[in-house]
Amino acid sequence: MAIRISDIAKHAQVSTMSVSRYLNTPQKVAEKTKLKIITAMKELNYQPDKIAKSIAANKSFIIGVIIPDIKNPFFSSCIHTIEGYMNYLNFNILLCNSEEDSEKESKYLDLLLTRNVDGIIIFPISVNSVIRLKHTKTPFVLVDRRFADVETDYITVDHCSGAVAAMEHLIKLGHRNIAFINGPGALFPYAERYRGYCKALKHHNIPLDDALIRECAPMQHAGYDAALDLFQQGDRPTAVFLGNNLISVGAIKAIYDLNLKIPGDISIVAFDQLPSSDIIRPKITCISQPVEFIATNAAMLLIGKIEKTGYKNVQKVTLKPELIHGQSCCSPKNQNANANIFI
Amino acid sequence: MAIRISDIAKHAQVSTMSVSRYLNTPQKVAEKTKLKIITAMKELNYQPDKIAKSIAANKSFIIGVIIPDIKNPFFSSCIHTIEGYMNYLNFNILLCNSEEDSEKESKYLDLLLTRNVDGIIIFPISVNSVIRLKHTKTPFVLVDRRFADVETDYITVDHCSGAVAAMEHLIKLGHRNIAFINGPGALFPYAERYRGYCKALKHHNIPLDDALIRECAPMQHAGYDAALDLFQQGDRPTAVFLGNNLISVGAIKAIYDLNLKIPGDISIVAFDQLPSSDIIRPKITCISQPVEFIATNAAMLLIGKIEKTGYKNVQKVTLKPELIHGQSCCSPKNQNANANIFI
DNA sequence: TTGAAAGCGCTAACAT
DNA sequence: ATGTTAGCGCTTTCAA
Repeated sequence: MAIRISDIAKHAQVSTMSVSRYLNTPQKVAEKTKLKIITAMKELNYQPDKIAKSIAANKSFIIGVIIPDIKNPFFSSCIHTIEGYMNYLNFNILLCNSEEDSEKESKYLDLLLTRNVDGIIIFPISVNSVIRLKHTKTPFVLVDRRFADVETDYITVDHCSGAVAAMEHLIKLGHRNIAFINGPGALFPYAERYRGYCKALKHHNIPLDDALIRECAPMQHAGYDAALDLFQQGDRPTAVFLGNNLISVGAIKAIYDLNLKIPGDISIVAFDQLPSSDIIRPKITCISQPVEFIATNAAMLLIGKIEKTGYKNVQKVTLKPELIHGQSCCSPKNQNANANIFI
Repeated sequence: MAIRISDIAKHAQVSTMSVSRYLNTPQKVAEKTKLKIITAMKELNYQPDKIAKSIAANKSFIIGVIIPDIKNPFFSSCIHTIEGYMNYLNFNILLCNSEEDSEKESKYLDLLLTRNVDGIIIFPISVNSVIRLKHTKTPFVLVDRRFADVETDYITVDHCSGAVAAMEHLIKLGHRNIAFINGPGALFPYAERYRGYCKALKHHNIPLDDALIRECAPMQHAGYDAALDLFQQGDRPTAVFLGNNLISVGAIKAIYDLNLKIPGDISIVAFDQLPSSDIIRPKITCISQPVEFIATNAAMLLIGKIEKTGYKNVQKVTLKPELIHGQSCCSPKNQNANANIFI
């Protein structure tokens, strides 16, 4: 076994408590004692055991972060920001990739709770997880998603108004035949984006046409398949709203594979910035979420709850996403013209 | 406090040891006792405390993973694969983002060691970290990087031969004026890629020209700045080899901003697949690393060492990366022709 | 098959 | 300012 504080204590001829005190509240230890301890530590090359400390102090300095897909740049950016913040405060991150799978989420939740993590940041999949969390004393914050019927702290984006903005943009250009490839409607963000899609259509008296809507896993290959299916229909829509970044990449690939032009044959607006967005031509018009802001706030909120220095009340933060103009949209009339030019 | 095994024991009228045994080696507990324990656990809703178990059993079921940049899709893919593998075996991942900063790496290493993690997967920055690790009893595996003078298990890609392949491709097309925007030469992968760059030039008797080489942080903005600087020189190279995926995105953006065409004005080969590579036009010719394979093997190797079921000997794995042909290269003669067409 | 006692490395609470 | 004692929740060891 490794060196323990009792070894240091013996070596320095003080009590273990003095050593422990030196480690935690050095100002409460006399200089003379301190010196003896420091020397002993150096001589024995002491390394504290955080696990033992966790159990004794009932604090682990570990934060659990449950995210749906670490390969998705939106989430990996979030975790990057959270990591930076937490590292600064000497908290560590236990990484939990739920893959949008509520069973895996549930399993990870068990795990985090039995590990006595100090807090949990969760991009939740199922309400049940959140309800379970509410029954524990572990502080937690929901990110990106929330549930109307459960009162919790959360920080999300207004996915619905983002979708409305996307649709308004297309409708103003003259599109009425607008397809939508969305992520799983069972998940909050996609349900909200769907709501926004419908809302915008309704506002402009455009009938909702189920044939124009596809729902698929929020992954590139799924977006590809959905787009392929959608655009091979006889009556091709003039525009499409894409439900997330990875779906967008897949759908755009499908559009290219079908030899269609953007925006020549089809206008697109994506939810989320695309990976490598700076070098994708045409530049894709998108709804951009304030990633840094979301993640930083989530981290701050959680720490506030852990340290009990934050607001006492439940904090609910909803941010507005932003439409970023690219060159992936034009009016349906120009489309035909353009298309002819390119043929 | 939560329910402990002693509570279960009392409730079930058995000893704590029986409960502990049931939890760990149920086959050593009589059916009758087992039943009593199960009932008590259900009634009291028992949740084991993994931390207490860690300290008593001296095993944490936590793996530390130290990676340089979680926002880089190469690394986030690695961690995704590692997570999947470890999750399956009920190991958890403590996420450490070193940001290619050896101090942060060192700090994280301290932390992992004091937390008694069961093993460490590290994409190392400094030799010192590795030497320190060797002095501990914690099993570890190096990934992506290795150090010639320290004997350890590792799994890497032959960055040098990858660079040679990239250069050979350009040279065969007729390029002799090939620039190189590399990551920090102090890091193993970039040092090796540089070695490959030089080796290929030498092999074809092309003199090494420092004016064609830039070294920058392995980030998009740095690649952008380097490329802007490089291509604004009077005597523009006909081709450029880009040291990693993020540098590539930055450099390509710079090329576009300078109104240059790929491959019309400049041919490029990138190390690593680019994010969204499927929809980037022209398709970028690149050196692709077998990410899944690297990460899976790293995880397997580590688990083998932890469980002591793996090979006793030090395992050294070096994989060959692969050239993937795109449309980002052409011969320098055609370049001028093409350039004219586009002008 | 079961249990009692001791201990993992540390800290909280209470002395002195 | 320092030390003593007890205990965090679990497992290991040894005995029954």
